[in-house]
Amino acid sequence: MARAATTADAFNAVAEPRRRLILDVLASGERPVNDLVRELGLAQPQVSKHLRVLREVGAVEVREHGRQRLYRLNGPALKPIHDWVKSYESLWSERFDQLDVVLEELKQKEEGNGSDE
Amino acid sequence: MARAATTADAFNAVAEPRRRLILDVLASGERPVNDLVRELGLAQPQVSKHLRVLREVGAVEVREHGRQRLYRLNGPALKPIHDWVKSYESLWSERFDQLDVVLEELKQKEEGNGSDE
DNA sequence: TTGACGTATTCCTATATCGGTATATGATCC
DNA sequence: GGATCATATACCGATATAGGAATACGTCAA
Repeated sequence: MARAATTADAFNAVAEPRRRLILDVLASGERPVNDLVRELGLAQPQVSKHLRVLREVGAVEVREHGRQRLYRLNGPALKPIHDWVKSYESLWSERFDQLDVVLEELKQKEEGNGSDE
Repeated sequence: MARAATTADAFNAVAEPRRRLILDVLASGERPVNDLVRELGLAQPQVSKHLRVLREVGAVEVREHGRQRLYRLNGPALKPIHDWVKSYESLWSERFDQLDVVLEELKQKEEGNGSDE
């Protein structure tokens, strides 16, 4: 077997940095292909190909407008990624670090009140 | 060119579902390889290979203990993923939906106070 | 209808993956 | 030292990618 297809799910689609860049640009609003080509400095066929992958995992949607195709972001397709990674947030977040400190203090105090001494 | 190496970054490493499962198991604590083999029902060599990829992107760390190698999670390696996807959170979060509702109401009210009428 | 524009698709090549199987390495125990 | 356990690595085959270049397709304008 080979690596899972890039179109297998959002995780695979988004592993390619240029596809993330495309999504980042689309976050500011609907765009025709050539806008992305200009903004990202990529060749047009590659942009079209990346957009196809993103479309297949539902991360973007298209609309026809004359000879242009207007692409727009479909955020919810990224939710599974967010859901998965969110459970690890406590491992680096400062807010959680501080919570750890508080819990540690409580523990110390608890021990200080121990039966003996 | 081909697809970026799985060891290129956390995004690529984590695109493989079994590697996410491994991380999920390690989230509950340090484990020797054979524990993972049993819990995930995978062949031992594949587990070792997945662990190597995860190690190369810094998502796990190893410690030797007799003949065993104890692997543990290194959460912060996943932060870039979280950071990237977090900016899209508002596109599906109910909390933000409700914020939208509030903003919409304010807008309506604003229009109601318009110069004319 | 001809031509130009905007976009998608096809063909090519190099490369890296994943699983499976076999085997190598290293530590432990007798 | 020999056997065994725990893990890593090497080799194989099938597959899918990403970029580049050429080209096909659909729409609009003259």
